[in-house]
Amino acid sequence: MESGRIFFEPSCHNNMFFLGNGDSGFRVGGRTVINLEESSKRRPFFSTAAEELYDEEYFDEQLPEKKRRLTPEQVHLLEKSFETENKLEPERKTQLAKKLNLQPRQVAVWFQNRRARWKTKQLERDYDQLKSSYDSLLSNYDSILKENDKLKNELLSLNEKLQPKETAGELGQKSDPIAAEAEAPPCLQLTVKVEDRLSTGSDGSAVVDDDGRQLLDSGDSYFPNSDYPDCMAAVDGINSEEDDGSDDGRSYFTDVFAAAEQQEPIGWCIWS
DNA sequence: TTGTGTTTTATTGCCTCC
DNA sequence: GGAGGCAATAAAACACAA
Repeated sequence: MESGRIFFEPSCHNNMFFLGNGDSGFRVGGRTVINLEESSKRRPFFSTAAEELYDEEYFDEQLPEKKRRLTPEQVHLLEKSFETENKLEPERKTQLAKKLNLQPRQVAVWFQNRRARWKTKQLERDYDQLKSSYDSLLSNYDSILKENDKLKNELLSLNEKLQPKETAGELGQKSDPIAAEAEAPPCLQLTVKVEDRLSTGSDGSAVVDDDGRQLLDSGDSYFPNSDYPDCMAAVDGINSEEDDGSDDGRSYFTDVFAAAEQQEPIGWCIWS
């Protein structure tokens, strides 16, 4: 640390100070330390015409800065920049800061917060999409189950007609859903298992992968690929876009079910 | 006007990568 | 070890109903 200068460490928001035009603040152990000489003569990050007089007054008195919002123009430009690339390399940060008359640190913070907002929205969308896919699969499964029951009953009555004196008890046993389930061919058992897995959420809750790494940058799904190998195909038309249209179309969860739904049913079959 | 909920800006501490 | 990323959080600014 340079000697002969007073440094401020803004430990709370009541003691906010301005950074210089460059990155005059620096971080020590995760904290930003700011040169007072620089901070005391800085203009506000921005000010509206209405605020101008107020700004002048309290700047002269070097009152602690208040938090203020970026102008719509600044936000617009930042959004556009975020749209092209949601990570901010140092050069672009400096350029943007100059262009917007902001501190590089502010630009960096804005991108950071913007990424966080994007991620939140993305998770919401992914959840909605998973839920609707699950609901759709579930109703599909239910209707197939009903259809299966209906066909079984049909078969039963046909058998009875063919062999009126044959032991109705034997066939009756088979119409027992639990017994039938146990005797179900592997193809149907598999479908039951699939649904079970999806509904427990123990495997599918992987919002974060095993080592807790963020997957924002890679565009990978948080869904464990090994668990759902058939469900990981990229699906066109997933709207990963945030309301403002600044998204890059990547999803935290690949649309697990959309792909599955497009495939042939997993060996649906009727047995007697 | 005021209470309350939401959004935005910024800080802090920890973690990973080089 | 420094730089930069993220999660968690604080607090100001804003929106809005009562």
